Amino acid sequence: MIAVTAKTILGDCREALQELSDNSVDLIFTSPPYADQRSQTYGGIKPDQYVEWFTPIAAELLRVLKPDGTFVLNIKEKAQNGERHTYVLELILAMRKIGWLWTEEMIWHKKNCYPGKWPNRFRDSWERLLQFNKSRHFNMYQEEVMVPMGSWAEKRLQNLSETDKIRDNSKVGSGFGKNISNWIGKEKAYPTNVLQLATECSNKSHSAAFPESLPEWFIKLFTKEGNTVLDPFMGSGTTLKVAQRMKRNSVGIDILPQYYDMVNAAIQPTECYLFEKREEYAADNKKRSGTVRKRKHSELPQQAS
Amino acid sequence: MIAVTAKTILGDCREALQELSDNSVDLIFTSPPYADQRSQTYGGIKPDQYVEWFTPIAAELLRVLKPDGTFVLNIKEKAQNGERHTYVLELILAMRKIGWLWTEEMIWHKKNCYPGKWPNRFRDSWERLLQFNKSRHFNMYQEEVMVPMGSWAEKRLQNLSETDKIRDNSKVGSGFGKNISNWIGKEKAYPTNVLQLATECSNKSHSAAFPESLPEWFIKLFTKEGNTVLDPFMGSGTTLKVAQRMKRNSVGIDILPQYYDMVNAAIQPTECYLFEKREEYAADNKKRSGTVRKRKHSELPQQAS
DNA sequence: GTTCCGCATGAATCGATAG
DNA sequence: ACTATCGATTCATGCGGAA
Repeated sequence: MIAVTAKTILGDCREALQELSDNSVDLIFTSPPYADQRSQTYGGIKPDQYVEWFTPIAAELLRVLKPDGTFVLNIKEKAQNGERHTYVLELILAMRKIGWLWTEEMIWHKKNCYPGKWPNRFRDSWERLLQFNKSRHFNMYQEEVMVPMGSWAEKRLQNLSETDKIRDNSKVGSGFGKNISNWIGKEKAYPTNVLQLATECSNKSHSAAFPESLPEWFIKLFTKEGNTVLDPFMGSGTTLKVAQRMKRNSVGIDILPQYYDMVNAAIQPTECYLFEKREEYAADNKKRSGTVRKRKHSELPQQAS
Repeated sequence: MIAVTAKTILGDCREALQELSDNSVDLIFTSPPYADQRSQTYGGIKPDQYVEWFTPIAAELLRVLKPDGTFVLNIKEKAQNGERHTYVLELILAMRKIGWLWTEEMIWHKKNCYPGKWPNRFRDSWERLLQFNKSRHFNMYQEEVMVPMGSWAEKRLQNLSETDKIRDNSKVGSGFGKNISNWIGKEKAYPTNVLQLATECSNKSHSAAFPESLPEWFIKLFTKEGNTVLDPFMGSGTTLKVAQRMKRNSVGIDILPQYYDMVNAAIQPTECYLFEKREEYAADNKKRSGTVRKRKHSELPQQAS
């Protein structure tokens, strides 16, 4: 039995982060408000001011992260005046100047991206997952995210959406083909730096910025049970919810009271022994006091070994 | 009848590009030697000197491109000393300073990427496809690259067995793919900015940097028959080969004599009238045998339309 | 209890219109 | 000229109700 805590802080993360100790966090996973987006809820940062706004926050995050911890930043620049804006590129350069190491850039390929048609560009179906580190020797538990591949072709086809199958069939040399034979016999393979996940909108009260499987993947990869995960822009609290389910301590910060209240209601922000889903947790509340209950099969996404 | 020409130039593209007229090229598609790769060519550019080396080339490319043309740059920064190097980010900023518009960044997702394992990162399965333009109004023929729509084709496929799908996938352009092509035109969707192509290893004699389907996609998207395609780092000539097959004029430059000779031998770098399918071409060969002229080295392909 | 069909809904972007 | 707002465009997914 591992006791995990979930802590929520209401406030601007530029100040709220000062509450956290140096070298106290194992993983920072966050998706800050994109420039000019969510102007109703957040300030709606101007693209030209984005680097200036985020850099001091990045400095605080550098302070609170453990030397062997990792910072994963989910972000995408917007198209403006016919061009992609450069603030994300400039942010990477600015963060290196204050001491961050830009270890890797992974791609989140969103299978169901926003529709639309324009004369000069196609739909944007990917976002950046920028990995920053404090030192070159950080914790990475690669085995935790290995993907199964016994009888690889069938598994691969199963995991693909119907759309993917259609499109792959219409292309030449699209990844199926003769190389399949190279994989048969292996049980598991390490993933690559491209993640293919759909955006899910399971949460009706709030449009989830990212699916639970996204923070889950990074929590598995960069932390162990009992470690601490931080999301300085927690929003609806997806990162915290997943961290708690995976028995990691979590800290979430948001400037908006409605998100703060929503997350508090959802995750029971005190020390707890939480393995149930929310509904079961509520229904089972009185019984929970001392006992660790069995977890239902559906609660944890199967790694399918 | 459309006459297309293929021109090859042996030399350093910094000088060779001066042979080309202003505003004479419709599409530039190239994959330059990555930093520290191909060390025998261009002296093996050091990452720290990459921007300085490439910027004058980018300036020449800006000059030769038509105002409504497009420049697609396939590039990926290497990992060095535990970090992703920043020269690609800096190159984008530098190119904007000399007048290029950074219209879009597309992702080439290489489904069967190079194997390997490292303690601090996963296999790199994507590369950048940076789209630059000279003006905000450029030619883009989106209908040429439409893909089958998911929900519609799903119904057609669901009755096929998994083995059918797998087996047919391993064949190129046969049977099943033919059926799919019949569906195209009934229900199609525009693609997104993520391209999923496998690296193909069809030709064993040389390793191409990219599969033919990559330049093919961009040639379809940004040019029409009779237009001119330029690859200033042609290497084994994949871009030129595809351009010629698609009835576009092409210009290729390489600094290595062995590549220059190889491409010359492969693509028949003279003016030719290549518009029929191969079978028709062969059957019709004697009729045209005298019409293939030799072209002067400095002659630029004539523009049709 | 399945399967199928219809429908709402997105971290969007452009071009036109209005101040 | 420069900025704010609005309508039009578009498609993968998951849900609910119906057969």
